[in-house]
Amino acid sequence: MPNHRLNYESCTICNLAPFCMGDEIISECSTNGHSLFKSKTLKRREALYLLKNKFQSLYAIQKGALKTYQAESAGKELIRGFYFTGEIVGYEAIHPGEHVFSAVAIDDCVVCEIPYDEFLEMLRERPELQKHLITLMSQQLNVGSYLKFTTAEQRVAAFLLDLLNRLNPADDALEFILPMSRQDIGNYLGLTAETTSRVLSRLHKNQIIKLNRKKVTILQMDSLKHLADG
Amino acid sequence: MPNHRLNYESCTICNLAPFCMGDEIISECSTNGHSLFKSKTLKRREALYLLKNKFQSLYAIQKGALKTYQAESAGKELIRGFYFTGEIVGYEAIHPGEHVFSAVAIDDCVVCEIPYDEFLEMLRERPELQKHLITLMSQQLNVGSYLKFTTAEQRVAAFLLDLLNRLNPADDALEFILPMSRQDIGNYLGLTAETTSRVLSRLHKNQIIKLNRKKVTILQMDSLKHLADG
DNA sequence: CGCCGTATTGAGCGCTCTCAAGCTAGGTGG
DNA sequence: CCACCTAGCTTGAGAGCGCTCAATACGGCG
Repeated sequence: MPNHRLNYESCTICNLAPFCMGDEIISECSTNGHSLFKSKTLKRREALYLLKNKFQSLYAIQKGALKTYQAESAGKELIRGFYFTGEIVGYEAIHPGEHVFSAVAIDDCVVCEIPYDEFLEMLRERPELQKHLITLMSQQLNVGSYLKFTTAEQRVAAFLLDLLNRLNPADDALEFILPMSRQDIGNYLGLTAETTSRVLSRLHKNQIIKLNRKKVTILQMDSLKHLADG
Repeated sequence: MPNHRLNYESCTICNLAPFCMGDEIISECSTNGHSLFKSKTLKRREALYLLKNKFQSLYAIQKGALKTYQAESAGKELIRGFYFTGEIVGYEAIHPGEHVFSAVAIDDCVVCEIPYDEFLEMLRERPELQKHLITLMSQQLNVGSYLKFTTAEQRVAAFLLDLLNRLNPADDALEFILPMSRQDIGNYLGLTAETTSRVLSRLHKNQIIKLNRKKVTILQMDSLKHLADG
């Protein structure tokens, strides 16, 4: 059972907050110490759902990070997305009715389970929220795939810039921790782990970033943006 | 002003038909010869909307085909999607409120303009339709990018299979016309026009497809699926 | 017929992959 | 405390695929 502070802090940046936090619900949430929906904790590598599982719920991430992936032919996995605190995972399963990806924690996680039936019920009761949902889903359509870039350097540079935005949403710090492995990054960007590592090393050697294992500091923002643009 | 038959036929396969065709609206549509919304005709190469245009409407394609693209650095364009008869274009602009792609006709087209404000109004009046919309948008999230494939052959094979599905939805024919140029295919798949042409020629030489300019016939469906899987 | 846009085909280069060998940090047990 | 182990990361050398640049072929249309 998550404590009050945790819920309150994560709920304030949750993309679905307008659904939970309106009216009297916010007071309920903040007085009794748990959100409208049930929380779940996941340890690193633990699965939230698996391919072909029946779709029943969306999940809002209160803490931690997840990846979604599809199994590829040669035991490899094609990573379809990373999801961080405040973001929603599961939209893509609404249509097929079963999960088309698997989702596993890349960190210890706390997620908020939102049963889809109840969610639709809430939409019926509070139709002013449907515009918000449509907006959220439209937003999902724009999360660009980095595969559109042709060179490894472009992909990695654009990926780092995206991470900076999503991991430090309110802050203007230029430092963040890569929650995922080089292999995961490679599988997401359509590169091998070796190429990913080589590009990161080159960016470090060229003083564009500072790299210490999983800690990244952006030293030359303009150069990085320039590399991402091509 | 489009004629009765055109509207009726295209409306029956339109993904938004549940919005127009229910109740008395269907009779209105089929008696007076035009749909609930305004039709627009576009000639080949004509733009439906341009990058940064204010987002005002979704468009259902009654006839023809369009592509959406973003301008790239070196005068190249990155094609983000092709859209065919019965499909909806424009969802991705809902969130930003302005168009993030440009959309142009690759064929002579007829589209049905659906002003977004009126669309939301319809959703308010007929809330049973909102589940349908959410489903449609979820479906969009799953239209796989072919860039996830690593080799040119995989991408082209998967692209041909997708086109077969979308251009012959009800039919089991194995023949279709490529509405777009080799350059467009290449820009969509992250390849050059030369590589696209080479792969198509190789598939033809290996008797997997029959290729005559823009006409494609799939000769060995299993082999093609096998190539797409990798 | 001649023009022009599109498609095909060829030759050589460069980037990324493959395969392989160290390296580092963190954990375990003696 | 240290030796050892393991997973993840880094770095290197060679090969293959797709890109670049270029020439040629084809078709539609005035």
